[in-house]
Amino acid sequence: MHNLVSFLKALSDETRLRIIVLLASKDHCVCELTEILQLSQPKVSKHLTKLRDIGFVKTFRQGQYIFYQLAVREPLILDLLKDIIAHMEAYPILVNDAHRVSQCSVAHKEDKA
Amino acid sequence: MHNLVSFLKALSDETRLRIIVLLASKDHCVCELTEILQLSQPKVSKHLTKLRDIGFVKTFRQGQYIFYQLAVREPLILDLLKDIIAHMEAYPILVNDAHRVSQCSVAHKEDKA
DNA sequence: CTCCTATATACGTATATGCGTATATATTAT
DNA sequence: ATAATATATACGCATATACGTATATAGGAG
Repeated sequence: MHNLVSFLKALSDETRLRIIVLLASKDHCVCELTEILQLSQPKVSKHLTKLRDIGFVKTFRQGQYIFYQLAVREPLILDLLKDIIAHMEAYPILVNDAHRVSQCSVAHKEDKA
Repeated sequence: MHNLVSFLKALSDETRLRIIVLLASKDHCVCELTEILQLSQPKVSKHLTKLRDIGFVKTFRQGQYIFYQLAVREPLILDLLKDIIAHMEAYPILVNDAHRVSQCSVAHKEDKA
């Protein structure tokens, strides 16, 4: 129950909700998220730290970048995420974020195809 | 988006989550909720006021009692509620609350069958 | 009208949250 | 080693949240 409440609290902030929706499609590093969300780097970083503290995401390093990845296992939370994605079109901010993913200027090594 | 975040915030408190799950089955008055949840009356009342302020529930009077009723319309939130109910067994507190509903001692007029 | 019950609210307080600015840390590039 | 970039964190501040206790309000019962 405590976990459930923590996860719901994590979802109940616009910045974190946007981050979580982005991470639901693919892992992102901090600077990508900062660019996509158009928010200050410390702001993004602090929300990511909060998400990691409660176990909602985990991180791995790839070169100079720290990637964040969803790490939720609670079946209920996974279902809630599915619903949010399924209803995304109803929330323009989330749709815009998704569009900005493809325009993101961050170039990682493996992107130099 | 603002509504979505408000509703998620409403769900992200244990007391309110318990209330909402109870109201998802049927309308309840404040004293029933107080007894079922085993919490102080002002505490329950304040959370209910908060839920009403954001439009998550609405109220109607029946004799001396004020009944609270779910009032959410957002399709996403309705789906989230369905999922929470569907996964209820994973959260003993919610299951216990549901059990206590049947033992609730509050007698309304129409209960005198 | 008076009493009782149901509900809401006010007040004080402790804690949490979110944010901006500045700075620290770590890794890569030169 | 130095510079540049990516990320995290510290600090201060303003606001929000949750709670307990006490009290106010409103309707029903006598």
